[in-house]
Amino acid sequence: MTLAQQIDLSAISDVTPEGSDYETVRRVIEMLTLDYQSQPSLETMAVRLGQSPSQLQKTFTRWAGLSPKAFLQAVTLDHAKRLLGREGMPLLETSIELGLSGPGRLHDLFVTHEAMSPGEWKAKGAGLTIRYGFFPSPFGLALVMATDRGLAGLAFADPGGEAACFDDMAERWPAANFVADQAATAPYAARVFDPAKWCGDQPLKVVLIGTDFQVRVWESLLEIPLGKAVTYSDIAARIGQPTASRAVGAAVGRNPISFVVPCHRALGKSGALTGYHWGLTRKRAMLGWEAGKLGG
DNA sequence: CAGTATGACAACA
DNA sequence: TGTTGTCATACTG
Repeated sequence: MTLAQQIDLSAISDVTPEGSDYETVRRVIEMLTLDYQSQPSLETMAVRLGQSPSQLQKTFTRWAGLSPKAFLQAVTLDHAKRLLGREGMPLLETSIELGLSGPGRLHDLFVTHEAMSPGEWKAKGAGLTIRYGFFPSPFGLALVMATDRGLAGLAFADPGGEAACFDDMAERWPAANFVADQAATAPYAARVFDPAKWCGDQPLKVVLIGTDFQVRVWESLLEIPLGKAVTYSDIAARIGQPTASRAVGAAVGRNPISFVVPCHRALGKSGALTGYHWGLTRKRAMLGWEAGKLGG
């Protein structure tokens, strides 16, 4: 059975305005960052997209809560360095000491997490049933995967890339049993992408499936608050292996629950956005979108 | 063993 | 100042 047969793509519509906006927004961000030197005007970009400038402005603002110009401001190197916080590595330390996290309060979502036992990980997901579904999101089509213990995977597909996206995720747990199930996964999608539903009554349960080292890195990521960022070496220090920044990068890159585990808030020491599994443009989009949600 | 979403440093323009 | 290349490093599959 092919993926297209498993998934009823026709059942997916861009029901949220933000969901249908992303493709436009993505191209704007691409233009802005590709020729950041020439700084294309709103009008120039609108022409290239075949829209009117005012229409484009409206679309972008609805999506980000920020005008394109303000958005660009929010993802500059300069701003990124501010997100990184001042001296040394206080960010990860303080967020814990303030009682913001601990086992209950992690991330901006009310997240509780559990890790798979080493045995379960070694089995490559054997005996595990993973339900999945595709949903529109502010960052394009999102693939949600969940076990009965909680959210296990979140990925993004470019238009037409649904199958590749699914494969990318599925091969992480090759022995698992995958079941298409829009109904079971929909609540996760609804919750995760609506900031109004964050910090809610019920904690969002996530299941971290990975090696010991990876899980430790992902737990560190969960402690980064909204609107903040850390460097790969910060994380390395945090898990007690200050020289393992590069290995941290590799582990961050394998994060299966993107966005929820905020891997987009890991930056290079210079503040540069160094990489993102689902595309640098999307990482930029997430950081700018969050800047908009911050009240800016 | 090879690959990596790093980081530090040197050598440029 | 900003960009580019090189190299050491630690952990994964």
